[in-house]
Amino acid sequence: MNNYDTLNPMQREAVFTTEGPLLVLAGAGSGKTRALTHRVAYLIEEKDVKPWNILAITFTNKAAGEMRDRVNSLVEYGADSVWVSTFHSLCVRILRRFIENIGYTTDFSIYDSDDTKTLMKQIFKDLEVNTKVLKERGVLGVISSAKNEMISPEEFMLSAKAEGDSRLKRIAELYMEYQKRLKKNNALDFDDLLVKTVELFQSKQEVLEYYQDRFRYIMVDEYQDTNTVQFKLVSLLAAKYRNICVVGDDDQSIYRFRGANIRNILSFEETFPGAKVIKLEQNYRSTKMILDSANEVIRNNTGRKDKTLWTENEVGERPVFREFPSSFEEAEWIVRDIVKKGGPWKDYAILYRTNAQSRIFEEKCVAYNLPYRLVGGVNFYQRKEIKDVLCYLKTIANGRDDLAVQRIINVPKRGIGAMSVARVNMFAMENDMSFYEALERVQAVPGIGKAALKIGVFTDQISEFRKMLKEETPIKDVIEAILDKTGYRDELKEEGEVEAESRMENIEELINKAVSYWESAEEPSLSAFLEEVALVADIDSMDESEDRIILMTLHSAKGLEFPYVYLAGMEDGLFPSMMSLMEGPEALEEERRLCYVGITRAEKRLTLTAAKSRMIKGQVQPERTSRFIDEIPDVCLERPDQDDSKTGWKKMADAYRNLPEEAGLPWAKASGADGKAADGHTGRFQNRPAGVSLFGQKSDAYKNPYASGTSAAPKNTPTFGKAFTVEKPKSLDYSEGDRVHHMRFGDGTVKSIADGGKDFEVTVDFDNAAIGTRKMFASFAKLKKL
DNA sequence: CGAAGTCGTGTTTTT
DNA sequence: CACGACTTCG
Repeated sequence: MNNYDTLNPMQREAVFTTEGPLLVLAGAGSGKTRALTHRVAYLIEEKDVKPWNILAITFTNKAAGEMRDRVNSLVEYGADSVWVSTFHSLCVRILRRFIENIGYTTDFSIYDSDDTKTLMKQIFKDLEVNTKVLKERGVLGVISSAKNEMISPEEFMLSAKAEGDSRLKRIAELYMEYQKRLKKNNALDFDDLLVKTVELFQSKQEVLEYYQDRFRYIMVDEYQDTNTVQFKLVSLLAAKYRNICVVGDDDQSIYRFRGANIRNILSFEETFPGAKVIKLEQNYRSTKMILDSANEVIRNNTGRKDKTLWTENEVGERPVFREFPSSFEEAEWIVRDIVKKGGPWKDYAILYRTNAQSRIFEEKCVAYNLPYRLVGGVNFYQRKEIKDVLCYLKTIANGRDDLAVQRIINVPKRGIGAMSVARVNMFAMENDMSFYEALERVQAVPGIGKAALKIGVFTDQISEFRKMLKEETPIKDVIEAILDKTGYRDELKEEGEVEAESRMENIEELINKAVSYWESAEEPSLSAFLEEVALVADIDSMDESEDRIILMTLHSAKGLEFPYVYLAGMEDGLFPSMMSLMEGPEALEEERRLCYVGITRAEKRLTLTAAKSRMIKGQVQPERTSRFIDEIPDVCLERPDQDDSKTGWKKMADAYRNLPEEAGLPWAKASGADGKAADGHTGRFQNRPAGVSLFGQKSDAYKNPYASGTSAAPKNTPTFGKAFTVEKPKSLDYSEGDRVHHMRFGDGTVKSIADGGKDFEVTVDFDNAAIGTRKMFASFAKLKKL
């Protein structure tokens, strides 16, 4: 029996509210996983719900595993039968069973982003797409968004035609062709896993009913990051019993770029009338200082669910902000600081906005002999050697996956070149068969010549491997056979010393996974192994017991916590990213949520760092401190780089420590006084002496573009470096009403020109609606009259 | 057919 | 800068 008294009243209410729709708004560190696991236990032990009638959907496999473990330790028996999985693996499980209803076979392949790019590239070639106009990645992005919104190729085409947009029409054609080829290859991409499951439910009522009865109690974690298809999936499943409990925090919604729809959580109560709402606002993770910093940053966002996190934890140290001349010093200092403070190393995390930043930290860790674990970057399963082996396995499992076959047909080198592949491909298309089928009938391929022999050897090998599979040979042995019989291992050995070594190690690692899969799976099969492998995120393999510091992106860090956190690269243009600055307020708010996520990872101490210059695309760029730093109130932020004894911040901070709980934040009112900029960003420039640039040069031009309220600060434009010396142009060659061209924003019409003393302030109405109307300084903007 | 070299392009974040 | 795609040469 469990002691539910250890939960706080709100958590308890979330646990005891088992029937009907329930929204749990759970702030960072508020013990939501604890509430969720206890809820599962409560359903089983007190409500006599059968474990197999419970479905819990988490965001990552890692979270799923943890949840399963925790439920296991709470419940005496039956926890194994609870379905805990991610959206994607849930869908795969369903599709493996019922996908034949919608015209695929159960041994379908799952294409990752590399695979889909290869496929799209072929389509571009075959349909003669001008790569100057459209890019594979861009088109795939549009298709992915369409799928997330459940827009079919046909619907996409219809609306493209309705809009009369020829570019969209072209994309629609590509979308159609893309789906056609996926189907021909018996393959699904990541988005298809969700879309096809919904399609299955909508076309086969009995399948839907089966799962509705199966999943009488549904829980969805990280609900703020669900997209439209996922929402549809959940609503379909929950439609019959309506026992749906979603847990999330709108302030931690950080996946808009992949279709996450924040409205799913903001309008839950409208979608599920009668829904109960419970807020978990007590934070058990962080110190007061850290929590208040986070609260102060996030309150700059608009349209949030009203809630304020509080904690009974100690006040703690002020978060520290440090600036360095370059990213080298930044990394050097952080790593040395960690070494100086000492282990256990797993208490430390270095978080950053982009994967590109990781490298320098890796180097410094190596230099100082600090054990580290890098999460993210190139996924293990995306490495060449791993993909090679996996494509062999895919070919063996699903002969219709042309992409997989084509990848490995000449790996290792068999003397089957591009020409031969093209001939076989032509033959396959003419006769409406798969690439592999054509290989098996290679004699019939016109003009194939002596390559036929080599192809024969290849297909013989594959059928040999297939035979092994039929005889239920463990996957490990199949992989070993592939490595030996095809000469893959030999070729790797000849290739080179160090490189080949690490590749072989990776393959060994894959073999290890195959073994552990084979031993643990109930009904092991090659397809199931491949899908398991296709759906892992890098974070899933993070081993908490390793005593190493963790390097990862802010996105990967969601859901984790560390005693000591370093947030590196706090620079405008990097974090918030340039893209978000260009895009506008909504994107910026998402960046701010990401910042909130980052700050709230820290339990005891938070250190924020920035570089004053950074190498971007091979060029050193001056960097400006992130606006998010300015949003953290001075009493919460120590800046050793600045002499803060003069300003009295220390005194204020000390006073703050002794404030009674209900007194609130002493600075809360002051922040409104300097007014909010158009993007909702509170301008707190008083922290830095006016007119002094980061490089110690006096410059009004420097602060102007930010003070003007332009949401897009043109900091990283190539012209910026010279901006310090740029003088006000004597006159401009354009005037109000003229058409002008901007190197990045495109064409537009000049709305007004104001003499700003040192420079002209030009307001331009850009044709691109996404950019809209912008104010800019003439000397920066370099507008060209058209 | 394959290897080495040149050119160009690009950077958010990920299941 | 750093990677990948494409070209040229052997």
